[in-house]
Amino acid sequence: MSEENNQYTFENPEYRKTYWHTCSHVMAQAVKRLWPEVKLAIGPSIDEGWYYDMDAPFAFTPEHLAEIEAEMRKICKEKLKLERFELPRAEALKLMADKDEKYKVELINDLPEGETISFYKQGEFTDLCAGPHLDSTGRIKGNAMKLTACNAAYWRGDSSRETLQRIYGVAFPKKEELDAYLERIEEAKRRDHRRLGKELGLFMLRDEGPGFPFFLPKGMVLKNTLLDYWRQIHKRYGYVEISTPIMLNRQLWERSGHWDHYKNNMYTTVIDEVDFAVKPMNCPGGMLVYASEPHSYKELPLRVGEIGLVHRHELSGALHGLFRVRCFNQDDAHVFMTREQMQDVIQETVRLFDEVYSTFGLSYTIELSTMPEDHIGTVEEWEKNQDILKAAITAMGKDFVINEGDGAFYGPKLDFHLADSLGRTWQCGTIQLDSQLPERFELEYTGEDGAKHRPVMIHRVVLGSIERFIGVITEHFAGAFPAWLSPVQVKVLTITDRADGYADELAGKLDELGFRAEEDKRNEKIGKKIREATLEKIPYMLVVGDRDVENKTVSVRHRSGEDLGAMSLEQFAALLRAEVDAKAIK
RNA sequence: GCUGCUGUGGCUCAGUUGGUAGAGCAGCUGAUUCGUAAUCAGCAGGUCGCCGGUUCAAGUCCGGCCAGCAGCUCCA
Repeated sequence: MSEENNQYTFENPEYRKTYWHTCSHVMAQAVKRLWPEVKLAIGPSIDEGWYYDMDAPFAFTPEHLAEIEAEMRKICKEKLKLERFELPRAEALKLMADKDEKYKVELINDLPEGETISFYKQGEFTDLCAGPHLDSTGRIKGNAMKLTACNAAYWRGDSSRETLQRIYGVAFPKKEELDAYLERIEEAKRRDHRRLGKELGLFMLRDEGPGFPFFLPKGMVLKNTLLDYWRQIHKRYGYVEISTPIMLNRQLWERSGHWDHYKNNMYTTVIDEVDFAVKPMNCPGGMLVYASEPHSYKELPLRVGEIGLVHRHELSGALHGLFRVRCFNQDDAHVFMTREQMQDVIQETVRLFDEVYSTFGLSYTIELSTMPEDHIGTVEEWEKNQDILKAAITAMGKDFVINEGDGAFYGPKLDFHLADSLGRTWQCGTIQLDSQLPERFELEYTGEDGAKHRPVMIHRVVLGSIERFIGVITEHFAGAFPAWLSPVQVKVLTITDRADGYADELAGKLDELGFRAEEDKRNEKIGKKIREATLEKIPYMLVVGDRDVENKTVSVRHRSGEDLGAMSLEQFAALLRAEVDAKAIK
């Protein structure tokens, strides 16, 4: 490989993967040199770097990682050639069995008959691997490489099998790129919504209710503002809103299929000797509402929204701030329609999603999840529905990737993965096509022909979970919410107590104008008040002193540090009004 | 749930080889009235996650439980 040829740069994703994959071999070699008793499992490259799963008789610590890194640098300096060779199955098995690599033996045994079995050898180290690889360990820049973490992982991702240790690493062609990467990780930590949520007084979590978040006054303003927006846009798209009970009896859940397919995640109780379950999803309640009265084809598509409070028993280890909780609000909706309307409804829904996501400056990618092993309905039905989803988004010129076997048990779905300002992705929105529940609940509408027909439906959420979405935008905006969303939009800061009366007057007027304003009349220096309001990430500070009282002005400062100078309250209010109405991000 | 780690006043953290707890910020009180990122002083605040064990003595050692963190698995 020649360095001059630019196919060998990190710009080329194939080369990047090859580079990281070779790094994983170097890491495995280093570990085997240090602790020959460690057994190797698999070590692929990933989106950012690589990992290697290993079975060691002791737990790796950060100190071990430093030792491994040092050994890896030596291996890079040794400039070992990587040589590929192939073996027939029996010899391949013998080679790995002789080295007592039981996981490799299992891998070889699972390779389909006739598959080429290849190995890569560098110095004393040989690993089962399909490749490709760099030609020499000397290609790897030792000082631009870092082992970032060691953690547990199941052998073959199966929780019933051995727990292995996974060591993660990342490497770049230049030290500066590694530093930039590490800086990005630090920035993500600074933006962690758990930390910001506490600092900004948005929400809290307590031992008394693991996974059940408490919303604090400021978080509640944020949540309600978000919901106001949601209601407004859904009204425009022709939705009506309902609310269904959070607890319903067992019979209903058996009918919907949840009792059989989702029971592990449901909280159940007994009331008057009857089993009840707290709803993990809103659909069955929505079915009852639809079925409560006769419908005409003229009503379809019927768009029924519900901000539904659902509870799901998630594994304790899966809980994570607001991203993964046991109790959350879904901005749910069920759209009932005729088969002919399916494609239009899906496209209309995607347009609604586009509008919402762009409001927050979030881009997205779409995944199409297909039939899972545990499902209801026929394969034909599934395929037909999957094709409709595909056709709808393809016609809109949107790309998607297929997520095989990841659909809901009742139907295929389109998942919307949002990318935040740091490029991390979060699954929020989803559109799930369902012809099973209408069947199970025997939903009907009267057609033009006067006969009864079965409608089909979609389940869809835009924000996903209000809680998760708040977590996502908290990190996306680093806590500095756009003015329209900020729990506090303006803070009036007095310079001396001579401005107290004027400040009250200003705060009162702002309140009358419908803005969320606070005052800081403490006997503190203006520098301190500005510092604190800035840390609270309040969009606008109105500094008022003798001069402003005299001239009937406010001295406006933005949280970014920008000084907008003195102006009348009316001028400021017009400026803020425009920013709020435009839902501007600044 | 699994593997590893962590758990000290509201917050962020110190607490050496076990000898009965400290700092900064926040809070309260007082002084200061000072125009764009921290004014000064004083006061108060903790049965060191919970339960049990070892010991003359445990925040510090051991065990169990609870919660959190990093992953795995799962998912909105």
